Amino acid sequence: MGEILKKRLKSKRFESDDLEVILNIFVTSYFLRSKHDEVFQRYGLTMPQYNVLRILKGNYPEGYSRCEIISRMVEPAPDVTRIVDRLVKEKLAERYYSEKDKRLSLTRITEKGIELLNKIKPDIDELNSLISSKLTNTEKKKLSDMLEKIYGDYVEE
Amino acid sequence: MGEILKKRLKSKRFESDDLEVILNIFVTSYFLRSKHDEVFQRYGLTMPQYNVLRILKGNYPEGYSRCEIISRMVEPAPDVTRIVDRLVKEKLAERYYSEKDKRLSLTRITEKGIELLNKIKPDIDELNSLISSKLTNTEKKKLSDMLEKIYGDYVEE
DNA sequence: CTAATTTTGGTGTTATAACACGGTAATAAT
DNA sequence: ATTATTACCGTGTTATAACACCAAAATTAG
Repeated sequence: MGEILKKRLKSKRFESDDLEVILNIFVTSYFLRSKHDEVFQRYGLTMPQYNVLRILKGNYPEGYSRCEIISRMVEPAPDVTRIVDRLVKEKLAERYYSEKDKRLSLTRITEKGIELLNKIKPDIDELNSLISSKLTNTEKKKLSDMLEKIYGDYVEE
Repeated sequence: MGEILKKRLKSKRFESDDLEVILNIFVTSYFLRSKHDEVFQRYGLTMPQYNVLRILKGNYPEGYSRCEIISRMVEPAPDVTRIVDRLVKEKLAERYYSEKDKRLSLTRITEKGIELLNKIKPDIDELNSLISSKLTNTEKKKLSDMLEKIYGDYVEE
């Protein structure tokens, strides 16, 4: 039990089952993230940049404000302004301003941004199918359920 | 199903179960990591610094070389040299040199480093017990098993 | 209606991470 | 033995992240 984690961390034992679970979550997340990073890099994107594009695509052709983007990010980054700056520079996104609330600077994805996401999609889909190759549908559901139990109490309304 | 993840990412739906699993892994990892970061910060440490100290403690009073540290890290960092630099500066670790292989620069944890880890331990233990409060022993085992299935093929001997 | 408070973006600074390179030692090949 | 190759560590540079602060606009309170 836990032999794979032990091998991965070259560790003899873990203090508790709780720690083992947490380390496994970290290791798996790092593993998947690295695989994703490889793909993004091939297309000149970073993980946060990709995430912002994906979020913006969800509200195309409208956009989102800085705060709305942050609240939708997998890893909420305080530095969204500059992440968007880089996307704008590459013409993958563009800024416009709200009439109603002049504080808001809204960002929307461009055609070029959408095209880039479409180009990346097959690679990401193939990567994600790794899950199906390892877990049954029942297991996938059970896995998601358990993970949601762990962080669920802390999700805001 | 998946309601908690949807709420967290303010998303209406996900393209596939595979994506849902992956996002849940990322979100849970980020959640747990943030909680850990809070603790580390109270003690003036960063996550990678803590990780290196934890690894070095595993071979106290001997040390490890740079490569050995990297291979044991949850998130292998190329920049271990400078992470160790900072630990040495704070006298939490110290360098010494191998006689046998003069290329090797070995690092070991100091007494002060061990004491710091012991001071942090209760806070981390309490945090980790979050897992026990959410999952049964059977679930914990099943969760670890499934995660190990996902990355297991990629662990080197 | 005015003043205080809150929310929102942006910016300056510092610290850290990522990447590539170079030097030195060990190992393998000739 | 001598050379070539590989392994290991450190460093310089660039890019990004984290943190705190500031200005402007909206909201709330009096």
